Amino acid sequence: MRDVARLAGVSISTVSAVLNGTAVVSEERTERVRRAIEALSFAPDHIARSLKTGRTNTIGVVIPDITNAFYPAVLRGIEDAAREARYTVLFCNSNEDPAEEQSLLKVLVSRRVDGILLACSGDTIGPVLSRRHCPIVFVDRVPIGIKEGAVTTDNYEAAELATRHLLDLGHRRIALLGGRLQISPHLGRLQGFLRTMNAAGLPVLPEYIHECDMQIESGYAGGKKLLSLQPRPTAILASNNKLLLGSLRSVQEMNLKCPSQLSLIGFDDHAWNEHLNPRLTTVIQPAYEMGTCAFRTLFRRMRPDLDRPEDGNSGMTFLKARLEIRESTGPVPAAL
Amino acid sequence: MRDVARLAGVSISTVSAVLNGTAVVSEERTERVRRAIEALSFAPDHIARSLKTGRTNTIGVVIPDITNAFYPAVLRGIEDAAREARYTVLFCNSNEDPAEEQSLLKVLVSRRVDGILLACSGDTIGPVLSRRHCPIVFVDRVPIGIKEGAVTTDNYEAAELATRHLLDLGHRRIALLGGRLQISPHLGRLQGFLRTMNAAGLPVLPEYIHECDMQIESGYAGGKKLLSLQPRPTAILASNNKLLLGSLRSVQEMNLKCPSQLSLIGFDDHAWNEHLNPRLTTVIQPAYEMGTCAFRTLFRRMRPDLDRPEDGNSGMTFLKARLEIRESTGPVPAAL
DNA sequence: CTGTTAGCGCCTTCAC
DNA sequence: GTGAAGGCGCTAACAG
Repeated sequence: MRDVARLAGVSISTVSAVLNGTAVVSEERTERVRRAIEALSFAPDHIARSLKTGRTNTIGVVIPDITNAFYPAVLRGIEDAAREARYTVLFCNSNEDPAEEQSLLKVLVSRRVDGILLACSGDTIGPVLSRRHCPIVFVDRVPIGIKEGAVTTDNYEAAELATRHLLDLGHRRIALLGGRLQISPHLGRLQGFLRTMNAAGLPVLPEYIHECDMQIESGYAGGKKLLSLQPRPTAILASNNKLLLGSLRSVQEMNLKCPSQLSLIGFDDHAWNEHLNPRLTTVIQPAYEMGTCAFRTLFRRMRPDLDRPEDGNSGMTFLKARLEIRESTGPVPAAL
Repeated sequence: MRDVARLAGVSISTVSAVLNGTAVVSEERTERVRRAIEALSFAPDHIARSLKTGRTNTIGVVIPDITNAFYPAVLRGIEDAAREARYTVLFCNSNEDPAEEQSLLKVLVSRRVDGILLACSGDTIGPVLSRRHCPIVFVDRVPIGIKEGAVTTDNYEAAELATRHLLDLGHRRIALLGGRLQISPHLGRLQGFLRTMNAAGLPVLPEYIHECDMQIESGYAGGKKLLSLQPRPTAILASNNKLLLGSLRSVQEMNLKCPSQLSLIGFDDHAWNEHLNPRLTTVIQPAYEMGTCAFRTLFRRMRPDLDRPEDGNSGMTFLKARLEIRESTGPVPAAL
């Protein structure tokens, strides 16, 4: 910067002024400075600027499982919204490990991110954030007790959608392959499922609820367990992407025809769903919008000065899911 | 930090010393400092430290398409290796847009990342990096002319593997659904394909080579085009994940049975391949290892002082792909 | 072994 | 309009 100033024959602060448009500089000097910047291919040092201003124009994002295609879709949304607001995103994967998540959060705070977007890996207690005030918005997974600064799908309603679809097809013995129930979306889906069943006057056998972690292997094992129950459920509702795939594997392994012998429905969409055999019926969350909405919510908290009411609220947002009916759900088998 | 020093009754530099283990501090004062840090829940300011040291302990990663499951797998590898070396990863998605990629690169340099891992979105020319020296290692996609600082699959050999598999099944009319051929993996795959065909004394009709961008829709359109050629190819080799899926869609839409009427093979693996109908035969790249290897290669360039020869080289690494034979490839139809 | 000091590169009052 | 000076929080010489 000193070099730029020297080359342009102006003072350092003049350079700063044209860089930030913070003061009026004469046309001619502005041009000289621009040329000098060009010639030296100078780029302002973000680090130094941050040290001075206290803002880094960076947000941190912590998600629990990047290999679950839902999260990359959310990330795309976050990224696009952040870029538009000229923010950089520091992205981390906690691998469903609360300890790792804590340490990641510490790192982010230590890097002075201006805000954090978090999909909790752990329990619903919520992370212990450093004393230093750092705005945080929860995405997808929301600790209990959080009343604002969160965006997630209305999972209760989403499960209702799925359950009602099965009910309409005549199913009565519906099993839930749930994720870890301390995690809000999975809890919400369980509740939506149970209430819908109850509202229809149907009991749910406790053994029809299987809780497990959210990996394909667990879905496979859980599916096998549910399918060997007597009487066997006629439909399985899988609480996410990976569980759905795992349970599909168990269905195939047990030589059950889907949907003629068993209906399968799950959450989250995926390009490949269209091409599986059978094509899978799912409840689709608006993942990309979740990302953009989360960033905007965080932005409002980071920059209350720029608050524009039309950009939405900074409180709690519940996004609507929609049902995509494909081939894996069908009428309940006549023999049952 | 000043507060910590005051509370512990020592000087600022003593605090710095215990923080960084940069000098020997007496047991007792160390303990006092620790307690003060604890009490104030103090965390050192990474920004300020970086300004001073010139190192940020951060690397930037730019990938072209996060919704292609191959890249999240690579990212997992990068992340794990980076974490082990106490580096943070600044991650960006260029969306296959060279201009975006350039701007991302600038941002990263401006943030003083210590190094960059890049899978080029654009042509093979390679990005223009800022004057400021910043080590860069190419991952997966390598500009032509790069002779060191890159890790990628041996795509030539990988294509050979796939082509030979089809040849062994009796196929002669094999079409290639290639990605953009300015992009190194796709070019390498084309070359491996052509050479293998030629070595077997088989001609490849120019219209059997279809070049397109790497999205599902393009694979679908390209597949339809290839399948309406006369004579129709008996096998299609798709140059990645998404193209494979798109071409599968076209096969299904044209009511062709796979593999009895047409064999399909592609690159990159995916948990869902196992469950598609048919289960897809693919050439699998070691994505996770590509990530870890890329980080280590970069590390050697960022910290030549810590160079440990046993950690591999800092030059060019070619990883081996392997063939996973599933159901989408079979003997060439008898009638043809 | 410990404390003092001088910047890292930039932004921001202030005089001019 | 423009330039000079101070300091953001930390580290690395150096002097005690």
